[in-house]
Amino acid sequence: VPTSRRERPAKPALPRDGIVAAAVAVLRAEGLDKVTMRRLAQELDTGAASLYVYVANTDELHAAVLDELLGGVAAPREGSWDERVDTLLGSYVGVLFAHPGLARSALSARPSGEHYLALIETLLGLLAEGGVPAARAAWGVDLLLQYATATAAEHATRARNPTAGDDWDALTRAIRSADPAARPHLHAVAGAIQSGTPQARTTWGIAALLRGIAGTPVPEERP
Amino acid sequence: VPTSRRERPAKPALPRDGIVAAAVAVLRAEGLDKVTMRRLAQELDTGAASLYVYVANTDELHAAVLDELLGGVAAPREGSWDERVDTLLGSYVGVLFAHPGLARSALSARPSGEHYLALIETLLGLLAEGGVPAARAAWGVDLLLQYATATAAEHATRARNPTAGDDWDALTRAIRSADPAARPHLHAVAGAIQSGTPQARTTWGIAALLRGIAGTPVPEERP
DNA sequence: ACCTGAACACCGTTCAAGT
DNA sequence: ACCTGAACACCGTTCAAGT
Repeated sequence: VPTSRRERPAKPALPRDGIVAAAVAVLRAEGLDKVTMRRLAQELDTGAASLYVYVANTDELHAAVLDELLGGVAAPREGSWDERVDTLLGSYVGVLFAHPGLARSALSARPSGEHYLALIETLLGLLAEGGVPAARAAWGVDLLLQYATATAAEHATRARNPTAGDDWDALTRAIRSADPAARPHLHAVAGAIQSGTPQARTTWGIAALLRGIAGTPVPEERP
Repeated sequence: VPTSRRERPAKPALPRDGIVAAAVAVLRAEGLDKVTMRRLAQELDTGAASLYVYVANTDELHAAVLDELLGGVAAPREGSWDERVDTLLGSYVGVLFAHPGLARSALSARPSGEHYLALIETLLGLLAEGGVPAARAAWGVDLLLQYATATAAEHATRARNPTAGDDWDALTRAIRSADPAARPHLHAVAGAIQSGTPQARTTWGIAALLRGIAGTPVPEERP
């Protein structure tokens, strides 16, 4: 009796796509914590071992999920080229913020799907529009995406775990109470070092990155 | 009979310090994978629950371990200020490279111990020496350390897990086989986008970061 | 070639009960 | 105030055996 197994809506033809689709569904419904090999196997009426034919490990699975979510990130149409970079990366970070923990995986296993490629393409286009030499832009996109991903990874953990804010506070306390004689520079900027909203800091960070990328020759350029 | 328990060399007086010391020892002997609450409890002849009085969670424990390892990072004495920044961050990344996985934790829970403060102080001093305005330097150290940490997190995972290189290859393959009509910019820089040694890229990244930090006014500076 | 159950070797964190 | 055993609720990954 082949139809005796539990019925599910639309069992997909391609296992890899089916696994990723199930993973996205579980992510949306219950969060990244539940996007595990075992849980997904359960969802697909199989054993966890079966998934390893299509997915190398958990990080790779998460990368595929992220790529899927990136489908919701559209290229901005308004503003100057650098404003659009800021908006685009803001959207990217937004996706990561909405699903805490995914950013952490993304640092280890980068997505390599269509949506991630589209993001890189858009970024390269904006940098070209801004007159950034292609060789610098090529290395620059890496820097920009790494920055956006790392920012999300930091912020996401703090947002999810209520006690993780303590680490932040611990650093703040440590900086504030630093010995002015032993750490003069730290003491001098104690107020400034953690000032500003996350948004303001991220916008500044992207601006600094763009300036640096545009103005720093890559080794190949030098004679 | 109070001495009936298994003997260990030098049981430390302060539990928190004792936990961190044991964690460093286990890290050195067996790697970060074994630096778990349960394993540490075993090492200290107690139950895992007891550790939670002194350490909030596993990430915080890892952050404390990293701070300890940072004691081996000395301020460079030779070269120009920006060369010394490169050397200093290189040492920091080196510590993280030697213990894969620690960088990942560090992104979520930043260290806040003496050695991390010393690193920030040295960095601030170098930026001041380079004529970077204090307000930009204050935000800049964050950018520099985040970059160094994220770089280590990426590279470390690839180095540890033999199949993680596949993700890299997967992205490389995807970029190389990108449709030239749909992704013209990507196609144009396909060769350049992943060229260069990690060292060359990191040095370029730091140079770009420094240029951006030095040249980008923070919001407070604007009237 | 693919799929599976079962096993291996573990986790983090909480909590009631003790001292 | 601190410490503990035990419990809760899980993990990732491998592998021999099947189909």
